[in-house]
Amino acid sequence: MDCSINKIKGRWERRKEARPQELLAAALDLLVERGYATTRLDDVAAKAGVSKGTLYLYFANKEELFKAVVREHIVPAIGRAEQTIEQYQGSSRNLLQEILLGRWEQVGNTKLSGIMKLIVAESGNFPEIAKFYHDEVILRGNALITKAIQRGVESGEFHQIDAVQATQVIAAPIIMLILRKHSFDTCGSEPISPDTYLETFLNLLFQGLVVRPA
Amino acid sequence: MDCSINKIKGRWERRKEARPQELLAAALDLLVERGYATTRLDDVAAKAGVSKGTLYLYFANKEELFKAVVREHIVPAIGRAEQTIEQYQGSSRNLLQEILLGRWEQVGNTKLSGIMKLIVAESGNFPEIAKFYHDEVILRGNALITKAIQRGVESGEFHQIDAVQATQVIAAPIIMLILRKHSFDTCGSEPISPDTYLETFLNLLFQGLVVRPA
Amino acid sequence: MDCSINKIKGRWERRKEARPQELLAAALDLLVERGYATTRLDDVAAKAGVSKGTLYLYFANKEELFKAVVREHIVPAIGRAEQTIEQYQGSSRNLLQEILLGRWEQVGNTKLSGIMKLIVAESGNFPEIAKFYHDEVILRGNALITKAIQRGVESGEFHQIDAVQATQVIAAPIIMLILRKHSFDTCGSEPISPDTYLETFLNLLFQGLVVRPA
Amino acid sequence: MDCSINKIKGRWERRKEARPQELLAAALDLLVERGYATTRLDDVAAKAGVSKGTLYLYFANKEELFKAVVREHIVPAIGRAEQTIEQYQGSSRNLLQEILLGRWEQVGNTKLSGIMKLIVAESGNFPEIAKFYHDEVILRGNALITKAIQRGVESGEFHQIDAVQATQVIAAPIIMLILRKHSFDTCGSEPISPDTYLETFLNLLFQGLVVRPA
DNA sequence: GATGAATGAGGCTTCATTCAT
DNA sequence: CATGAATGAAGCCTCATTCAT
Repeated sequence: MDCSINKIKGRWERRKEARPQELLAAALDLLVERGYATTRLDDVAAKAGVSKGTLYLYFANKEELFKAVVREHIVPAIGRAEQTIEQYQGSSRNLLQEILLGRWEQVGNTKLSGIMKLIVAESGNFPEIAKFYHDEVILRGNALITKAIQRGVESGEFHQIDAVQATQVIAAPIIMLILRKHSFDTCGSEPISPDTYLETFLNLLFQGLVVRPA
Repeated sequence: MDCSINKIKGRWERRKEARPQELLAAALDLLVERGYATTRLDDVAAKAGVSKGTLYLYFANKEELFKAVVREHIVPAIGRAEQTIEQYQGSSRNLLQEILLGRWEQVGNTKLSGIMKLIVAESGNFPEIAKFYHDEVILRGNALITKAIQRGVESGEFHQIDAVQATQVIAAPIIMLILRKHSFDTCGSEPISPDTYLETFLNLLFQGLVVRPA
Repeated sequence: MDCSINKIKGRWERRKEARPQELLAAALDLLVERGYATTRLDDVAAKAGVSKGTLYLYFANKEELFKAVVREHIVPAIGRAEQTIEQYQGSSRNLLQEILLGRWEQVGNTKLSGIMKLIVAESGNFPEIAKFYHDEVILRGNALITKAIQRGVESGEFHQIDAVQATQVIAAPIIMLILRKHSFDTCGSEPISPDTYLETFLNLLFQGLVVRPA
Repeated sequence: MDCSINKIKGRWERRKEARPQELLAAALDLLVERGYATTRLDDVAAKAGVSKGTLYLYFANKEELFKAVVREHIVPAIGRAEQTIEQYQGSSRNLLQEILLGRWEQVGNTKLSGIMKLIVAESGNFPEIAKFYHDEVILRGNALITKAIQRGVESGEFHQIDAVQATQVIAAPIIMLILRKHSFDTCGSEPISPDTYLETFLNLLFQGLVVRPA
């Protein structure tokens, strides 16, 4: 609205409040698309509509910008779904299904999915960031799944199974679905339908592949 | 055999023939560890024990080296297991299990696992490579899984299920296990045991989570 | 006097009038400590308690600020002692001693000592400033010494000697004492006592080193 | 000679041996003339006849280049004159004169004089370098002077005087003569004659200013 | 007057690539 | 074939300077 007015008026607009968010958004897009090393700060600034120097008013350097991007998108994701499980009344199967589909919606369909690819790609160069992500997102997210499984095991609804180990396995198809978006889907391979994929996944998860298990 | 020839010519001659392989091996290690952009050709050459100039005698530039590394490790992986399925006599469950465990052994435990991480990380910058990998490794690998599923479905051993969709889901835990090695395992998170993971995975896969599926 | 006026206007008004002085004082400190190029205008403004923009209300640019700092501290130093010599009644030895000790007190112990270091350091980049300092401070200061020497030579108190040449030599230990403060004293070397140094200097100056000069 | 041939032949000449010295020489000139911050590495490289990148083959960064310049010129200066004093047979006056004139010739007339100005100018930014210079050049140089004075005092040739304190004073005129070359002499003030200056200095030093000291 | 967000030229540094030896 | 010195484009970062508020 008045953005246009501001832009007409002078060389730049004063937007101290909005700047960091704009820069982080621009940075996220480019980082996910090109990776850390290939993303030039010039381009980030340009995409955010500011000059190179402006970036340094808000972020000390490239690494800090990167970390800020990750943090910015991780923090709000934490604890968003943690209370669901506590009050859930239905079957464990439905609870687990809820959690898994929720994760796809809260991660896979948001910018956070891009963070995930970033982390995988740059874990070698930014181990602290990877650890932070692992602890705050992966572990806490997995804990939800583990609890739901345990609930089902205890109620006799699920097979006796090591809930922690099962969590790793069960989380994998969701994570892969997320990663696909930023790797193979973008480069020629025909994209798969998340809905069909998720349906197949849940079917397999609950009933297994074999008709009459030995 | 040509050992004798080599011995006559001396160790320098033997090395000469091995140069490209040594360079590719050095490059793979560094690329996996640091990523494409962060890997310096100086270091590759040094690790291979040659000068930087020598590298250019075998590879036109950094990109070609990268592609060669990927191709070098992809090509032999292709077709290694493709005949297994044709002649298999046992149950479809055992066949599928064979294929999945085989994939872990042929990919996850080898250098090829590093390639996978590379592809994910650099898919944005090298779409052709990613596509190549997708088509030649993922798709062909998945085709094996699909065939095994279909075999089981047709024989009535498995539930009626879309084999192609199921393949995506079933392949995911294996791929994630592979990716973990190069992302979270390396940076503080306690590594998981592949054996236990795979056992849990196969249990879940075949019998599902729910005791009496609805 | 104008204190009352200031009080009516409030402390902000008082500060407003003092701004340039505060900026110059801040600039002097930082320039002496860090040198011209290393001193950032941000820091000068911050140290003076104003914004960077304010600095430009009083000084056209960094170079002008630098020149103002130098001028500000040079001008009052000029002519401060020039009348001493005219009316002096005592011996030439005492007069010269007075002048030399006075120079140390008026220069060495004040901020002006920092200017000297600045000039030496930046003479290559600001020749006009160096020349200005040389002409207005060094030359005029030396003229006093020269006159005192000449007075002593004419009165027979001092040896026949070229007073101009002698001035250069005699001024040197004082200048070195000043420069030390900002170079070696600040970095690990144990600082010397100015008083002892000056006493030794005057002893040597007047009686020389040799017991019975040839 | 074959330099010209080399330059005609190709883009560059291979001079691994000579490069560092050429770069150090170029750097010294520019550093003395412009100071540390104002000296651009581009210019150093250009002055040495190489490209910017070549500089980094020999010096890790600007600071290391600076330190190398200083070290390169300090080390050979150390100990050059230290044996003179041991074997000297003549009068202490002549010995001291020898040392002082020798210092002018070994420092003032060489590139080392530029180093001295650099140290003074950059002592604040490179305290370690300043300390190194102080310890290895100033202190050791002064020790020679102190010994000579002590020799004269003990032999009754010189007045009873604190030799260490006297050293500081006596060294000052020589150092100032050296510093002048790079500050006031270069910027408009008429240069003084070192010979006349030194003669006046020695006269004053030995016989003092006063005809009949009190 | 005062502010401080924004700018952008310029310097340091890296590293893929070249080529005389 | 092999070398490694040399190159130079390109990216990160700093900071003097500007100007809308």
